Amino acid sequence: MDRSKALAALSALAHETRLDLIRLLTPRGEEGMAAGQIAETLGIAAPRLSFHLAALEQAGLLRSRKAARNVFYSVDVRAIGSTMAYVLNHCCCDHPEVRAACTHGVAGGQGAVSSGTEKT
Amino acid sequence: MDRSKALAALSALAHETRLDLIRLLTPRGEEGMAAGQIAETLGIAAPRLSFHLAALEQAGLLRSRKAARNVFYSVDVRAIGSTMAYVLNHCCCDHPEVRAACTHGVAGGQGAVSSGTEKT
DNA sequence: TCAACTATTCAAGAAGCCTTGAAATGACCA
DNA sequence: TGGTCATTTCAAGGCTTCTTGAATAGTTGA
Repeated sequence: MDRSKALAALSALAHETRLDLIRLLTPRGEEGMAAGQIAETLGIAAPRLSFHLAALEQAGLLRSRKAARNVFYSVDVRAIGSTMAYVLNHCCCDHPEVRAACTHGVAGGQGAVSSGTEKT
Repeated sequence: MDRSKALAALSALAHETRLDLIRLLTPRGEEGMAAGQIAETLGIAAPRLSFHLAALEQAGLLRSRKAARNVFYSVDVRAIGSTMAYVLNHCCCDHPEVRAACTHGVAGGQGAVSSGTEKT
């Protein structure tokens, strides 16, 4: 993961619809989901979906696979991890508190991270 | 960290100059660095710097503190950690491989993550 | 081949972001 | 008080991104 790739990935993630896409597709694993089904689930127009899927794919965060008439999209989980790792290592200089906040976010919840006023 | 905050933070990070700012300021810790010195170090014009500093501060990633004529900016490392945690937990559903890529990015290098062709 | 279906591409317009120079604000010192 | 320094605000312009409807391309089954 070089600088420009990380920047492209961050830019791709910095959009509500695309964050929704990642959230929707991640649990589906390698199988992914057909474009039409995604559009229906998220309630967005086909060209708009296509635009955002292309943005994520170009940033390397999504993969696509054709099957008959459908195109299945799935998340490249490694690319997302690499993007996180890039920010952690190259931008935050592996700062221990950043890493702790990142790593402990799961089990303990993020309350330990930003002093108690968390909403989800 | 709620959805809109995470989105604002990601948008703020998704810019080359602002990533440079985070990288420059993180090692300086709480003390931070004066705006003028930042501008000189990065070689960017004052209004442009002010614009990006404001963007990062509004996103909650930077803090500012006045001292005489200077304004010192420092990174809120917890906010960055929370942003990472948000993506991990709420967008990637705490996917084990994403977390592994994120967590192991340090010691082992990212080679384990994106198959060997790493450049920094 | 034709019709139906799935998905992408195109073009246009709206909206937002970024950069720049000029002007303004606020703090310090002689 | 007046001058200087540090920083922010303002306004303008250019550039990019996003959304939308219309058109296009590829696939399937009758």
